[in-house]
Parts: sequence; structure tokens; C-alpha cells
Amino acid sequence: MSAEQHYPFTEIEAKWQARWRESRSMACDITDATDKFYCLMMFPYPSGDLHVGHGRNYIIGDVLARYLRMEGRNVLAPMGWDAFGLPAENAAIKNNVHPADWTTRNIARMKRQFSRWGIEYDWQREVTSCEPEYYRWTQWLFLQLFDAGLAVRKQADVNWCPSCKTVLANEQVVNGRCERCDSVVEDRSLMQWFFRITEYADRLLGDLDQLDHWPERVKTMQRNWIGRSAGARIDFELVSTGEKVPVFTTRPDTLWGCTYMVLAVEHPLVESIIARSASGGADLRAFVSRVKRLGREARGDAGLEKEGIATGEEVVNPVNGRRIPLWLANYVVMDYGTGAVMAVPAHDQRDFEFAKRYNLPIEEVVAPPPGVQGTLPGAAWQDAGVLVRSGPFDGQKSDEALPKVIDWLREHEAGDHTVSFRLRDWLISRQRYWGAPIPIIYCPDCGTVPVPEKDLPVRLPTLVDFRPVGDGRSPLATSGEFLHTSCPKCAGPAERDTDTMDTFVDSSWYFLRYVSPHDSERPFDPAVANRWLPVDQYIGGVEHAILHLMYARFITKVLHDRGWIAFKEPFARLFTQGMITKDGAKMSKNKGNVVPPDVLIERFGADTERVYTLFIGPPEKDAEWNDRAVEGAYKFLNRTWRLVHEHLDAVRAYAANPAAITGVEMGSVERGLRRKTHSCVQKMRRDLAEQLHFNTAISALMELVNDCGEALRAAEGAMSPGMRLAIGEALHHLILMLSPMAPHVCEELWEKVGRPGGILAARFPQADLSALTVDSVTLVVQVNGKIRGRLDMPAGAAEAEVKRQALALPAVEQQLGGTAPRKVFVVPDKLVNIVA
RNA sequence: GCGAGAGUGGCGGAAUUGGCAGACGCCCUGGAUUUAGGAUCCAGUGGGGGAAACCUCGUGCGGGUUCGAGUCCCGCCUCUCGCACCA
Repeated sequence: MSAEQHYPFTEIEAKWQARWRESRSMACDITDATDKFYCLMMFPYPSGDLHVGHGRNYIIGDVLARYLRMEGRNVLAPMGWDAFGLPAENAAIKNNVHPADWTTRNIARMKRQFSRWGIEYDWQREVTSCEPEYYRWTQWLFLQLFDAGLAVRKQADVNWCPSCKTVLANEQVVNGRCERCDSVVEDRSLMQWFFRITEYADRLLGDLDQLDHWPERVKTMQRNWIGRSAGARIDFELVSTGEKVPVFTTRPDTLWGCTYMVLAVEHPLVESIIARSASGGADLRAFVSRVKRLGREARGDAGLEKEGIATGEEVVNPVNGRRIPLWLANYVVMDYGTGAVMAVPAHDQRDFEFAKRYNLPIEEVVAPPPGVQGTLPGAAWQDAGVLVRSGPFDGQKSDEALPKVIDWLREHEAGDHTVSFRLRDWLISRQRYWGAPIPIIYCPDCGTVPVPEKDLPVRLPTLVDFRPVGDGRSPLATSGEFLHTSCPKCAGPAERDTDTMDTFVDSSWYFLRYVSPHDSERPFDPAVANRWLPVDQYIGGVEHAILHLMYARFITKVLHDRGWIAFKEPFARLFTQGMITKDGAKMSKNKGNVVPPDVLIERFGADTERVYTLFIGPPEKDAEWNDRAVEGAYKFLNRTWRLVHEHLDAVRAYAANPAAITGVEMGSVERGLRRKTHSCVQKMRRDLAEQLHFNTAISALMELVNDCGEALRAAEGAMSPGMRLAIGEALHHLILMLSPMAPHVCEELWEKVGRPGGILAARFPQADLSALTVDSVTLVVQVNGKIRGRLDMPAGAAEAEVKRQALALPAVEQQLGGTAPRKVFVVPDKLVNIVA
């Protein structure tokens, strides 16, 4: 490749990146919220080098921010670092450096990387979650929840990752394995802090309906995760002791068909049942420990064979006083409902299989419609039907009787409406070093005492040995200086909580900090936050569909309830970009399929990578990286560069006086080009702002470049004044429209055109509809839906006129073989359909 | 099983939302230029038929609505993702 055959991207990119840096091109005037647009990208873990797959997220955000700037919006585009947490810590341990140093180094590297991509942020607003200036307010947030009774400490069986040596939130356990290291998760019983997100379950679910601009997929995932089931609590009575045993069911209408009850092995009654057992309970005890040993992974498997054991005890069905046997089984879990299930084998498949295996009675109480095979021989009838053998409800439709059964239970004080959620409380304690310390002090006299706000931050000590201890204690417990303190209440000797917070706490509120990143008095300025939030456009990976996005919504609602902010949802619009794969797999160092951007940028320039990344496919879908196709983007930029240089005078002439174009005489070629230019502008607005369809936006610009070439060829080298201006306009608009996507090359071209000052000072072109009118259009004539010819018609004629002319045209009659057309449709634009 | 989304050339993907299917790009073929290669430019590029103008079939499968369906309706099939002994 010789120098004159491609544009000098290396120089150009260095030049403009330096200028943007110096001019702080993305600095936002936060005091002015008119026409504001908060454009936020999920902040990254500073965990190492970025590859082209990461680039997609940030390039999309950068293009949007640049475009909106050109539209005159006041854009807030900040960036920060999710710098606490396991990945940073693990890498630091592996490389034998302190997490803080490792993190700082990576942040510097990644900032350089952003800059090389031409991605600009308002770096004045940078936040880093591992700095005391930030985590001070994460601790403040903890105190807010503590004060609201939403942060509670309890002994709990928790998910313990033996490899990471820490507790995991439910959300971080996937199929019984640690989300990060894939180790099988164990159960441990520890004292842990929880955020009571379940208090907000109903609101987190209900408010999803207001999030019109969130992907349906993400909302569905959140709905599933919250897992709301409406039903009833029904109190059965244990015959031996008279204790109440509540069950949860979504089908109280089938209550008369209940023939036994099943408890989870973790159920609190199990111990006393074993103690009372006539046989000494050895068999029961063996069953319980065997099921417990199975572990979470095996028990979560729906294919697990249903096993159980009779306790020898009985419970009473409140609705008919009937005594039924009480069993323990491996298919009932303590996590959901009450850990006790009323078994209706005739109308629940699991109960059915269990009853078959252990020869328990199966009694049909919901009759299927006539002619339909109901329960038996192979499966339970789980649909609605007519109730039979159901006392006062006989003959009623089961779905209609359902609420009435609950009413009956309420009247007889044997149950009530209730709602069960799959969502668990958010466990936030971590026995790890690299996180925000939990601001709590334990005093022998005063108990659990929150650290007073004025004493924040509780600083993370610089430990020599920060590695996990592994016995359930945090590394912080090994620092006497950190551990021993005095009680804020009684000043007596006391100890600090030595756990740190889950990093999802850090990221649950960072979008608020950007509005006042240097405020040392408050986490954020509520007045400014209320003007700038919710975030107008949030962009990130779908892998955060549940964890981060649910926690951020929860924290927003808590802060709303505490009067800090006026809004209830943090992110008005959410866009989840697809992954970029290589060789069919996610890029990772292990697989050796990472495409590093540096080589690409050296060879083709950052603009080429940006354009290719945007052009690769619909941004919400996964896409396969294709090294060869990158060259298509490169060719396009080179062609643009050459074309503008060949017609610099024309572009300058247009730019000097854009209004002149309307007064110039033009032939059909020139007018056709103008029409294409302006319909391209229209398409661009829709594609960029409304739909984020960058792939079609770029193909439209490619078409415009092709159209320019075609128009020039059609003019056969004769540059009439009209042609000059039409080309000038097309290229002028092209530069501007392309600039959000390929900012370096467009800034350079823009400067050459004679309008120094930078793209960000230029406006995105407006479509001029008057430029779209033409003298005549070719109408496609369909007869009975088949294309039968083409007719030239005057353009701009009223529909009726076009119709009249179409009817009168001999060509139409000829097409119809002499018969008069029965009906003529004129479709907007240029299609006529005639019905014979 | 429940929920969401998708199925269009050799490939990635378009289709102004019911109006000329395959835009744009990649691959491939031919031509121009070049000592050559590269780069660039031009032309072609869904299947079948034809020298050609054109004809014909064609958007996972089967029906339907309509002058007209990739798009709407009914019934299937396949794939991707999420959830799942959730009572």
C-alpha cells in the first residue's frame, strides 16, 4: 500500500484526539439542564486490556453522544470504574501486586485505549468506586438502608464458594456453581448482612410495566427472577401437637383433593418430628442427611427422581377435617413458599409421580370437560375444570371457585390470600479484602452500632496480606488496628464488622454520583440529580439484565422513599448490545480468539474499526467478527476521503452559501442526487436517535457515496453550476452525518472544507423536503397484483389526478386487453395497482 | 414445561411497517489500468429457462385474509436466550 492510496489516518487520529483532549470536547455544563441528555454506558471493571468486543458498547455510546451534541442537546457522557471486587482482587493475587496498584495501572491503560478509539468522555466527572471519596458514600448508602430497617443481619445458610472463599448472592450462583470460577457452591451458616430487596418485590415487578423503552427480554428476565405467584396460605394442623403447619399453594381450589402433605428436609418441624418418632427416627435422620448432602446443584435438577419417607405423623385438612399422612421428600425446597406443600396428586404432576411411587391415594376433584381424559393413567389433570367431591363448591368452575375457597378459609381462620416470591433478600457481606468495609461496630454493651456519618469513610486498611482467610473470616479480621475500635455510643472497646460489601452495592448508585462527583458533603446534589435523571439512555451488556439492573432499581426506589430523589426508576431507556464473537465463541484469552484493537488501528485506523463495529449487524444482536469484512469499512472511508478531495471546491462553494442551491437550475440527475441526499438525512435521524440502527445508517451513507459516483458519471464530467452545488451539498452533508461514527476523518475533512472550529460546533443537517420534489416519477403498474408495466407520471399530482390519468392511459387499457379497469389503487410514492 | 426473540442468497444482513424481495457490505467472476503484484475504477453475482428483451419459481412448513403477504390471521417445525421439582 502506498501512501497516496489511503488517507493518512495515523496523523489525523493523533491530531484530533489531542485537540479533543485539550478542548475537553465532551465537558458538560451540568448547571444547564435544558435539552439535557444523560447518555450512560455501564462502567467497566478495570481488569485489563479491552478487545474489539468491549469496544462495541463504548463506540455505540460515543456515536450517540456525538450525534446528540450535533443536534444541540446538552449531553452528559461520563465514565468511571467499577474498581472493587473479585476479578480485580484475583488478578492482583495472581500477579503479586496490591489490588490498588493493579487497578490504577489498568485504569490508565484503559483510558488510553478509549482515547485511541476516539471515544470521548467528560473525564472531569470520572468516578472510581475503590477510592475513599466514592466508597464513603457507598457506606453512607448502607447506613440509609440500615436506618430504614432494610439492612439486617441474620444467621443464614449461605452460598459459599470454596475457591473464591467467600459468600455469594443467590444471583451469583448459576446451576449450583459460582458464577465467576465455576466451583460447586457449598452451604454454610454464617452471620451475614442482607438488604431486604424482597420488601420491594411487588414494586420492582409492577414498575417494569412503565419501562416502555427497555428490551422485552430484560423485563421478562426480571419478572422471572422476581417470580411472583399469587395464591393462598393454608394452615393444616399437626395431630400430635396441635401446631399449625402453613402451606403455600396457587391452587386452593384443589384443596379437597389433598391426600398427603410433604415437608422440605430443612423444615423447622423436622427435628421435633424425628425426636418423637416411635422408631427412634434413625431412618428419618438418614434420609434428611442424605438429601442435604446432595447439595444445591443436584436438588435443582428437575430430572432428579422423587424420593420421600413417611414421618408416621398426620396433619388435618382444615376444610374437611380429614387426617392425611405427613411425608418428607427431596422435591420440596425450604427456599420457596413455606417449605411445606399440600399434595394433590390428581392435579399436580409432581405430586402425581410421588403418589404413584409410594402408593398414596389419588383423588380427582377437578373434572375435565366432557370427552377429555382427565387424571390417570399417566398424568395429572392440571388445567381448570368443574369441581367435584369438594363439599360446598361442588359443580363450580375451578377457576371461579378459587377466590371463594380463599374467602372460606379466611372466614374459618384457616388461611388467607398470600403472594410468594422467588426473589430472595440480597446478601451483601463478602469475606474479602477488596471492597467497601461495612460501616458497623459491635459493642459488647450497645450491640450493633452503625458508624456515625461524620466518621465516614471507614477506610480500607492497606494490608500486607489481603488474601482470603478461608475459615469464614474476612482478611480484615487479621488487622488488629482495623478490628479494634471504640463504640460510638459508649466509647467502650468494640470491634468493627470485618466484611466488605458486594461490589454490586458500589454499582447500584454510581449513576447518581456523576452529577456531583466531587461533592464532599453529600453523595450527590438532589436538585441536580432530579434535573438530570433518570438516565435518558443506558447502554450495556445483557449479562447485567438481572443483577446490576435489579439492584440499581431497588436502590433508586429506596432513595426515593427516603426523600433523596423524586424519580422511581433510574434508567428511562435501556439498550443491551449484543456480543461480538470470534470463531463462534465469546472472545477470551483462554480461547485465544481475542481480536486486539491495536493491530487493527495501526493497519486501518480507529475510524475503520468504529465503522466496521457499527456496520457488523444490528447492535442488539450478537455478531461474528470478520477480519476481511473490516476492509469494506476501510474502503468506504477511503472512497469518501478521495471523493471529497476531488470535489473540495464544490463542497466549499456549497458551504459558503447553502441557500444558493435553491436558486440554481438543475436537471434530473442533479435533482435526483439532491433527493437522495435529503432522504439519507431523514433516514439517518431515525436510525441514529430513535432506533440505534447504526448498521443501516452506515449502509445509507455508503449508498450516498455510490450515488455521488453515479451522478458524476451520468454528468459525464460536465460540471454544471447545479451539479457542482448538488455534489457539494451531498458531500457536505455526508461529512456531517458520518462524523459521529468516524469522527477523526470527518473533523479533518470538515476543516479542509473551510469551516474550522470542529465538528462538535457543527449542526447535523436538516432534511429539506422541497429538495425531494421531481417532475415525474415512474409508476409501477400492477394488474391484479402482477407487475404489468411502467408508466411515467407527473410527480406531486394529487392521488385522484394520478388515478384519473391512469384510467385514461391507453397503455393501461392495453395491459387489460381492452377492458376498462374496475378499480385503481394508487399507493403513496410510486405504485399503481389496477383491478380488472 | 413456562416466558421472550428469531428463521430471507455462498456469508453478515436490508426492506420507509401490507406495495418492484435480496439495499449495503463480504466472498466470487469478468473487464479497465499496471512490467507485475497490490490498490483503484467499471460490470456481473437467489434458483431454473432464454442469444436477448423477458418468462418463471423463490423469504422454515401447511392453510387463510387481500387486487397485492417476508410483513397480517390460524395451525405446525426448527433454532437462540432466560426461568424452572416454585407447590
